[in-house]
This record gives sequence, structure tokens and C-alpha cells, in this order.
Amino acid sequence: MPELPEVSTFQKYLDGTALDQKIQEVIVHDDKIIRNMSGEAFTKGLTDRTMINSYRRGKYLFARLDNGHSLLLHFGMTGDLSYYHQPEDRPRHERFHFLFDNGSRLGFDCPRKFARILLLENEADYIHSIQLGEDALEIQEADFVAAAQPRKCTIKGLLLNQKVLAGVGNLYADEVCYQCRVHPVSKASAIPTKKLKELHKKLQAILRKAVDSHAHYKEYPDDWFWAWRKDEALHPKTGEPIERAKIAGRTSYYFPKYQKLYE
DNA sequence: TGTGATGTTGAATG
DNA sequence: GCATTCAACATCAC
Repeated sequence: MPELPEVSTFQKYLDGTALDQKIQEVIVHDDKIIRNMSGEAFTKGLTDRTMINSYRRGKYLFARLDNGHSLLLHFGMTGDLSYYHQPEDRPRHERFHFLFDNGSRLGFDCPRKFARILLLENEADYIHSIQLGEDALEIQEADFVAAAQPRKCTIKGLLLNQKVLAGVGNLYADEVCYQCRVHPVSKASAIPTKKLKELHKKLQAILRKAVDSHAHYKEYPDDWFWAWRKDEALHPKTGEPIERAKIAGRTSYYFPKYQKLYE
């Protein structure tokens, strides 16, 4: 699930459920997704701590602790949060959960174990170490244009590059290319400045709307691409058949005549 | 049964 | 250094 709007939804969920409660116990079922320490060290570092606020940048969600450390949650492909009260409500693929001193629990569910969980002493150092770009909702137009213009990569590759801007994944990258009528294989440096500005503007409008809709696809406007983003689809106006191709390593959908190729 | 999936990383290649 | 492709990670659903 998790691109920027989904992670934003997780953040609201975390904020609304788990903040300001002392973690009484940490129960780790599978420490594979904990990337920078053992399950024991993780447990030790979090027991008796309280999450006091959160910060999201792209797909990375940081829960700040009362000792200045941060718990980083990256949801991979299938990460999810579940706040529950009865032990039998534990999600099926929960990898760990916190038991709070009021008896409630926050579980991290992740069937595919692609999530990355780290307990960090210094959040800023970590962000710097992975060269995480500015949040896609925050990046200024001029910075986006400046990042795109010298690059020979595809526009799709640029949008997916978390070092350039953080938060765009495969679906929303296809969405913005469609809405701006840009072929995803277009070379970033070949796209006119005016079109780059449009991409920036549309991207933020799309992400903003998705965030406001709690990443609930059913609430998205009818003319968005997601409903057509599947094999055999025909363009809603032109009837042109959809195309599927691997671009920048990811399966991409687009209408090759409707979306202009800049090269 | 085989295939591919909303992500990231590291290695190999050009 | 840059860009791309591929494999790996692990499980589920069609």
C-alpha cells in the first residue's frame, strides 16, 4: 500500500492512537524487519519509552521518543499498523507490537517482510546518511525543475528516485505522467520547463487530494488514471489501448499516443 | 502452477 | 559519476 498518501494515513493513525502512552512491553515475533539491531536490543531500547510525536518525510515515518531517539517505520510493500485491545485481534502477519500501560496494543503487520524498522539515536543523521530527498509535498517548484533539468534518466525514474524527492511510488508516478500527458519514458532533461512546472503542480495536487482522502482510492476523482491502470484498458476519450512496460525497473502503464514522448 | 505485486538495496553492466 | 537492469528479500492472490 504505502506511498506518500498511505504513509500519511498511517501517521494520522499513529498520532490518533499510540502517542503519549508509555510502552510497557515490546513483543517481537520476528525481528527480520528490524534492520539495525537485534530484537532484544529493540525491546530494550523501547521499553518504558513514550512516543511523543511523529514526523513523516516521503514514505518514511519517524515516531519521536521521549528520550530524543526515533523509531523509524518504513512500510515496504505490505506494512500496516493495527491498534487493538484484545490479544486475539492481533493481525495475522504481525512482526512485533507494543503493549501500552493502558492495556492497548499497537501492532506492526507485514506479510512480505519488506518493511524496514530502525531504532535511531539521531533521526537527522539517518536522513542525511540515506540522502533522503525533500518530501514530495514540500519540494519547491524551482528545486524540482533544477533537479530534473540536468538528468538523462526517464521522468518515471526521476519521480521514483527518493533522493530527488521523497514519497512518490509506482502508482502515483504513473498517475502524474498520465494527468500531464507525459510519456513515462521521456527523458527528464528533454521536458520543457513549463511542462516540468506542470508536473510539479499536478503532483502536489494529486498527493494533496490523496492525503485528504486518506489514500482511499474509491474517493479519488473519476477522471484519475488509477481506474484505467490495468491490462486491456482503453482510453476514456480516445479509446486508445493502454500499454504496459517495465520502466525504471517498475511495471508502468500509459497511453502511448495520449502521452507525449520527449527525447 | 506460474506470475507479479503500492519498495529498497546492492551488484553488475554500459 | 550516471543510469539502467537485475536479483534478492518473502508471501499472497489470481
